[in-house]
Amino acid sequence: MSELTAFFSGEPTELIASELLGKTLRYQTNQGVMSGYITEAEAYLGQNDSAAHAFQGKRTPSNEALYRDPGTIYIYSIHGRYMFDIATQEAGVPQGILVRGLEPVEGIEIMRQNRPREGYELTNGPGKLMQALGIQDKALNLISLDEAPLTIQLTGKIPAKVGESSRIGVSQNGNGTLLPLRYFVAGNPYVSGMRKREMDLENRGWK
DNA sequence: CTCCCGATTGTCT
DNA sequence: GACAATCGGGAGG
Repeated sequence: MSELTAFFSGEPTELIASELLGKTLRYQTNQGVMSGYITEAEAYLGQNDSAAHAFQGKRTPSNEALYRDPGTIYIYSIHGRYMFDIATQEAGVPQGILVRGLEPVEGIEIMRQNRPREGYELTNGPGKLMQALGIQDKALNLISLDEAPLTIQLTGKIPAKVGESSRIGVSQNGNGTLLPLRYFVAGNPYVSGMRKREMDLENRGWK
């Protein structure tokens, strides 16, 4: 079992989601390398979670990746934007984590070409970070992070404080939808909806 | 092939 | 903080 496979299984998905904060997302393209620290993530807990795509065991060609091995990339689109998820837990257990924020480290100029916005507007949202990376299709869907040009390195930063909240865009009436399954680096500007006065512009929420 | 709609974003108040 | 735009894709016939 690879290091990533082990990381994305073996403990509850919500714990994995919080531990994902500060890890490095890295994407190798023919434009160059882009990377950044994950600042925000949400856990989706499969068949018992009414907000999850696999609620009640729903399984279709589009959400197939959730049922695959831990570390499988799950890309889907909504509102005409692309989202990046990672399957967690052993094959057959359709849980996953949605990556919602990224603090750019390498390849910022490439990102700005893909998405011409200034500062934290570049990657402070799930659709925004995908646009910045230049991922506008599902070519990487169903591929393992171990084999894709898009991968995660288990090195990076440690959050000084992890914030929690209910998940964004999830209607608040259903099984599990009230749970605080969204995790973010408190004070980091590259977190969706972070208010200006709550931003820690000096350390950006890292230790 | 049609009908439907959302794990969003940006813009305006 | 509210709301409309928008669009691809997915589910089902």
